[in-house]
Amino acid sequence: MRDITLKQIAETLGISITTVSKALKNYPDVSAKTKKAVLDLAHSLSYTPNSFAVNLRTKESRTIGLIIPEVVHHFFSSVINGIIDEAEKHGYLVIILQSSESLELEKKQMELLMNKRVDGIIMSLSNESNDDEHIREVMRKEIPFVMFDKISKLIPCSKVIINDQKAAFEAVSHLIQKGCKKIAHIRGPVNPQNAIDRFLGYKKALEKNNIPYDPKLVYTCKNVTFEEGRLFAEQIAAEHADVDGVFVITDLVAVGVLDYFNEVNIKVPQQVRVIGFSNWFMSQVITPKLSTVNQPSFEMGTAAFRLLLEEMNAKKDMTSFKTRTIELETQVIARDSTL
Amino acid sequence: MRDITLKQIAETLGISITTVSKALKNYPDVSAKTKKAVLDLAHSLSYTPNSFAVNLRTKESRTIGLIIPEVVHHFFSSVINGIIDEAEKHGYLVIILQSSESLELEKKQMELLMNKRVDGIIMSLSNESNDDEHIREVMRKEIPFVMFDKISKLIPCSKVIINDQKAAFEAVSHLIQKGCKKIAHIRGPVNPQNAIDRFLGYKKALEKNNIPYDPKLVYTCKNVTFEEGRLFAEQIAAEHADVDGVFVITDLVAVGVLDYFNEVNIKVPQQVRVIGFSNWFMSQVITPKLSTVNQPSFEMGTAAFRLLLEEMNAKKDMTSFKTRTIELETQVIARDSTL
DNA sequence: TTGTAGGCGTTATCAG
DNA sequence: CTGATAACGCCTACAA
Repeated sequence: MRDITLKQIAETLGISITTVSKALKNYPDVSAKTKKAVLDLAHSLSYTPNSFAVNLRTKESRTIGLIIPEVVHHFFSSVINGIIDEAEKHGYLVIILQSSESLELEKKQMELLMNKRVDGIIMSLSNESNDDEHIREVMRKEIPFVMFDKISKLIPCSKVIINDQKAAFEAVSHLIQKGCKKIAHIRGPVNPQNAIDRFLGYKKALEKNNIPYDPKLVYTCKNVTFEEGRLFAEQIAAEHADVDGVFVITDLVAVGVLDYFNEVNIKVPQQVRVIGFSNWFMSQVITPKLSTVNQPSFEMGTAAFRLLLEEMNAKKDMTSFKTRTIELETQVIARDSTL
Repeated sequence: MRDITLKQIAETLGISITTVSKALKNYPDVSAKTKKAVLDLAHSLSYTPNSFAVNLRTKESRTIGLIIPEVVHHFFSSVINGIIDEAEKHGYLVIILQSSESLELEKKQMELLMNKRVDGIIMSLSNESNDDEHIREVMRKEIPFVMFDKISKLIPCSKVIINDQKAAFEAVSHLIQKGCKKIAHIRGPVNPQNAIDRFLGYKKALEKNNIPYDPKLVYTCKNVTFEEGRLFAEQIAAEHADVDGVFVITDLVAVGVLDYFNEVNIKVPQQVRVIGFSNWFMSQVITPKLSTVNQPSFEMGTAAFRLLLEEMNAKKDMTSFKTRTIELETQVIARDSTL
């Protein structure tokens, strides 16, 4: 059975394609009678417009692209959830691509999406990204574009972020309030803005509380993994046994830290307090329950899509559009690891 | 700057659109000279074919749809990862939709994908799905279609599964080997085939070991959540204090069980052993580390895409295609919760 | 109120 | 080897 087309409907009804098209799109200049006939037939044949043809005519696909570092990741999958949900509400579908934290792949994925002619792109930079050229290309082509989480400050596009510096400041202040005097930081890779900002927040909190900043207490993740957490925990225990607080770039790594401390029987929070970042589900079920900073991931997704939608609509209507940055709130969540 | 088209290239070169098209597609019947000229110009203008037009002509979009119950889910996000990766290798993009375990949404999502005219669809049924009509519709339209994990035995399509009954049998046998005599089962909802099969595997293992089956020891999840795990653990402790083993439908719920047992100081594995299913990352970092059944999620994704690709290719070439079912291996992973 | 005609950009057929 | 022509299915001025 071939697909139903306007032409077939027109022929069986003995009218023109134009009229059928108009009737289906509820144009005012179709008689009630023919309109009904068309709608009835279309319905009984379960006609659906050929989206390929519609795309070609209207030059839009009602599809957006999303590029993220990893899908198997509590934070990112929650953002995906938000984006897909919001997109669907507005009649958009979402194509997802992973950069796997590689700049090269990220560029390739952008190209795939542009060739696919998606109506817009949402992305979070890979950790490797220190080069803007591929993104500037998107801007040049005037493809609606929104960044979230790991952004580039230099790109003039809409963004959805949290105040990483402030959030980190609050996390470290929390440790200090609980009595920590010597606080290590396991930070993220060198490139991402949010790793930099969290590091700065850490420094500021120390400063504010007259705790000397010691660069030796800062450990830099390369891959941001559970294993790195274990490794750095081991180093901290070996090199700085008197560290009594650790602020970790993200929960996954913090869980690695806890895992190592548990293994060698270093008591958390008695000997050392640990706080993570992002509030992964896992954090509330491990022992001890991990304190962390809550980051509204689902809302980041919905906000990112809404910003993109504004821009896509502005483009369609040829109205002007000013980029915006939405900053979402975070909260320190105190649990057993910082009691 | 408007998009480059074949027409523009043809005009600037003073040749016909046809020739340009052929040159770009490496047809044999174009002179080396013109071919070079075309390729050079196309490249310098960074021409990319308009995929909308290509779609319309070729009637394929090189896009597939994926419907899963939830994105924020360790197992499903790993499958997504496998599918996206494999699809990309073969030049396909993936649109992801969530059914949120609702039959109604699942139907809607199928329709969205069919209207979008994706080249194929991969899906895992929602827990609510007890009705096949929307899926038969896909089959009727001869849209390449593959199911994985939560499948319907009645639908004649390609499938990627594990042997849930056997895997559950092995998990429960493991508990028995470790000395459990009275084993409870927290099972999945009533509809999904895999919940049924795991339950059957549980029963068989009891039978084989001459342990009487007691339906009172079977608890049925509705939403398959952490909270349900806690709740059923509480019920088990209250109603059947002598239960010494629990086989749980999936790790997330099993973690809830452990959380409750930890809270009320019921010792795992000394008083009661617990084994989960699916090998979520979380399972290896909680206390005690959770024994479970490993399920090759990434491979399920790649296998599912490959099956779909076979079917899509067969459809294109009009060659016959016979559906296949791929069964992947599972392994019991013994950890501290069943020591 | 209805229909004609042209075009979106590409591909395929067939004639020169 | 090259090109004219006709689709693919839909939309939309513009006529009638």
